[in-house]
Amino acid sequence: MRADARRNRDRILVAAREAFAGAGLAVPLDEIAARAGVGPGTVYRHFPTKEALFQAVITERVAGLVAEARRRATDDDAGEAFFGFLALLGAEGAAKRDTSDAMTVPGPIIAELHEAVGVLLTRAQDAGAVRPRVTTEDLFAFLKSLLATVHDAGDQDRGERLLAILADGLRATGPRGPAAA
Amino acid sequence: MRADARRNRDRILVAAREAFAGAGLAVPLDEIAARAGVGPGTVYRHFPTKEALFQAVITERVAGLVAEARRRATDDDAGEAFFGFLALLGAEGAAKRDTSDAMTVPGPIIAELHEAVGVLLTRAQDAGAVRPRVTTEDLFAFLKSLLATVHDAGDQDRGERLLAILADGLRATGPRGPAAA
DNA sequence: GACGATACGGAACGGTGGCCCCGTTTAGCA
DNA sequence: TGCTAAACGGGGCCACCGTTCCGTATCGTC
Repeated sequence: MRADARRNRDRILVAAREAFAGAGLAVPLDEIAARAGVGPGTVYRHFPTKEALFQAVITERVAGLVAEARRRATDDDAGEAFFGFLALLGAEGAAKRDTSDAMTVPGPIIAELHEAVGVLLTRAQDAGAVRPRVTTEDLFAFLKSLLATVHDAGDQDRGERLLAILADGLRATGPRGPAAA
Repeated sequence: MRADARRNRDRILVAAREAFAGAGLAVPLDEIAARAGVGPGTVYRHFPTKEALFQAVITERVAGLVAEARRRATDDDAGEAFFGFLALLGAEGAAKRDTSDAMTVPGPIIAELHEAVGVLLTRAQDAGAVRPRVTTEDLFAFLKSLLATVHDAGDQDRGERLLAILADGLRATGPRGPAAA
């Protein structure tokens, strides 16, 4: 690969990371190109579609989350492992707008994330720390909404409040009240 | 007003109700026109913008919700009044895609809804049924996303589970566990 | 039945955004 | 330094959508 090609590819990835983080998947490809100082044609030389570029960007980032989730899969406290990871996801989502978009796009890395989080969720449920009858898909659907809201609010306090609602809602094991088993 | 004009206006409103309910604000105006059996120009003869048409559609529907919220404002059980209304909103959102879009568009009827729900929320908080430090804006910002998710899932069970998580999360008054005051 | 005002409808406009083409530039090698 | 393949880049195509324009049809009245 020619040196200038590699340089431009790297620039495009850096620009895409920033642009997606700021505005999510909705950012126009031309803006990414402009930010990278190249033409749109050059972007398409390196990535066949906008979707492929997005995959490339989130793959490297989500890989770290997957690793962390797997690490926690053997923690003694299954509840803490799950909720700690949830907090991590929340922080990620508050900082980067594309986290929300990433939650539900199809692709290998997201499949891995779903699977790894599924393990944490199941363990937490078996330990009685999370309500039963909630699936991994439920969780990610909820997260997609939550993370988009959290980021768009731009208000850190609101983000923390919403995450607390989700966490406590997941903890609740009965329909209501402190009397549950 | 000429008879044909009135007839078309009614047809447009009916078509818009159905189209917005099915696909939300994103539905193309041309499709609404086609569904009503008129041209796009005719739609614009009756409503200055797509936004105005949307307002007309949601105003009649949200007015019912506002009335219901106000009715509940004097219920003895402030918690039940609030959560019952939340369930109502959830059902509405699951059935009609535009409920989500309506939550945050500017306009008089939505301002009324915010205010009426704000009363329910405050009363429920004062009664200790809902965690403090949650604002009406928090609630609606989040509902906008969540209702869209609930509708798009198309799965009634999932929708109920997601709403249950939200409701229980709002109920929780302490950081964790059944030991809270 | 004819006429004027009103309403109709669809073609056309302007803007946006993903994606491609191709004339031009440049890297890398001999 | 000269040459060729690779890469560049931005103008342009296409599809979509909100909105407008205007020639035509229709209503309702005289």
